[in-house]
Amino acid sequence: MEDTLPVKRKHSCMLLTVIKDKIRLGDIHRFIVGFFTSQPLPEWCVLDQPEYLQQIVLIFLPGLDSTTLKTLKSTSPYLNSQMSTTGRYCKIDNASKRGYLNDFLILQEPVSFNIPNHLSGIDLFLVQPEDFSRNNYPQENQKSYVKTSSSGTHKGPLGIDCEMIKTSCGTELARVSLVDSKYHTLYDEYVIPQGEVIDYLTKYSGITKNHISSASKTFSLVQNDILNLINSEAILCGHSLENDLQALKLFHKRIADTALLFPHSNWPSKNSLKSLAQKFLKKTIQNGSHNSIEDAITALQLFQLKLKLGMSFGVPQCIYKENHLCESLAQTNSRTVAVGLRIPNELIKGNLSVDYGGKVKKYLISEYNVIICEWREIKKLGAKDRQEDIKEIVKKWDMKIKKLVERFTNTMFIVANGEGDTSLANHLDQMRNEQFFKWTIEQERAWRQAQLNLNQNFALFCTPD
DNA sequence: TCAATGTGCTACCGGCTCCG
DNA sequence: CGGAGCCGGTAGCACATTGA
Repeated sequence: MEDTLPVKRKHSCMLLTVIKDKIRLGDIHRFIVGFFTSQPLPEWCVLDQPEYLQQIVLIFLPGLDSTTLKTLKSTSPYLNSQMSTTGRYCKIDNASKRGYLNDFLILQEPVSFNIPNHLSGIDLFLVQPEDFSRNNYPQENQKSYVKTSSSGTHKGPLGIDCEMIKTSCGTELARVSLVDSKYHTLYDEYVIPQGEVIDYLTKYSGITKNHISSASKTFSLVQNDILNLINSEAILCGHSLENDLQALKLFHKRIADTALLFPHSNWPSKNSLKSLAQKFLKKTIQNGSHNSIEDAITALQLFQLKLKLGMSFGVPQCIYKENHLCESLAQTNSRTVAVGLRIPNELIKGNLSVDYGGKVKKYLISEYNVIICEWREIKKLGAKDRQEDIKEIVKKWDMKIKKLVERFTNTMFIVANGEGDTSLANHLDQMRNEQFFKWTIEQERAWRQAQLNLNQNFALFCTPD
């Protein structure tokens, strides 16, 4: 077993000192990426003798909060000794609802509004070609789709909206509305469905049986009309245009989508057209049911407002792009290990198995610069009779971590809980809601403590002494 | 050798928010 | 209202490991 352990320089006296009271999991992410990409280290830490640091092992212990860990001092002497070492222990502030592992792995950085050099004027506001597939817009030469051409009559910005109904063939196009830049209706037509109507979705589409029974055009005729109206150079504007263009089976390259121009702060969630109209146009729409003329005009007005006030208008200050730790490290020569391997046993042995579609390959732990594992024993416990179980688990973890830290040289171990005991807190929360009028003071105390402990997150930075 | 335990994976569920 | 997509949580399964 010893033979398989990584052979490294014996000396390892690097020490990471935390000089900030509270950090976030994202800060640890930045530290790791920064270190392996030779960028300046974040301001919250000081690393002595960084030349000795070759490998970082992260051990997440979800369910164990710092208060519980401190009360188990005799059970977990090693971790507690690390906690009392000033500069190696840090509180973690973990406010996101995405789950701690996502918080750690996926770093959200504010999106900068760097304007691409090759774009200017109105093109800045349009969906870029590389974003077509990401947002499910029909793509050029897609099978059974048609494409706008230079023979279309209208070149100016156009607002479009479609309504759908449910038929025996699935969801079918029922109404298409097109307006010009002065909000004049260019086209407004109901479509004869191919299947038998199951639901007119009147509440949402505004379509009734009368509309459909008086419809005179088939889908292909309507599609043809639209092709005759829209020049390939026209800007087509709408809200969540992918739905409309898919329904029309139409490819058009110059599109402006208000769902993207006015992004939701909680991306990838989208703002509704109704909320955008209320917020930016002080206009109430979709009161009762949808009207595609009104929706098309509203989308066009929002687009025109955006053109007038600039790219940053209507964009929340806190829009983020996501950087995955593995992707960031893959750009360097560092290799990462996915979360949740058969660790710690394989880690102790010094090798690990990676399953490539049924073919298991063995790798030496030393081949990796960053190793991430998650020990889930506490998280898996039921809600009852857990105190003794937790004690046993923490005792076992403490010994394993001590053994690992001593065994690996030139390696920094970051031990963090990630999140507190959510299963206990959720259980008590549910009980409190159900038995609110029979709830005792003791139960209330336990509930408060559980809620409090949820935020007692910690990170320990361990290297051999 | 075999039962108990540990581990990784996946399917499923519910909640949320959009669309029609 | 249902469908879709996304997310987090969880239960259960199959297999590996451990220890008597």
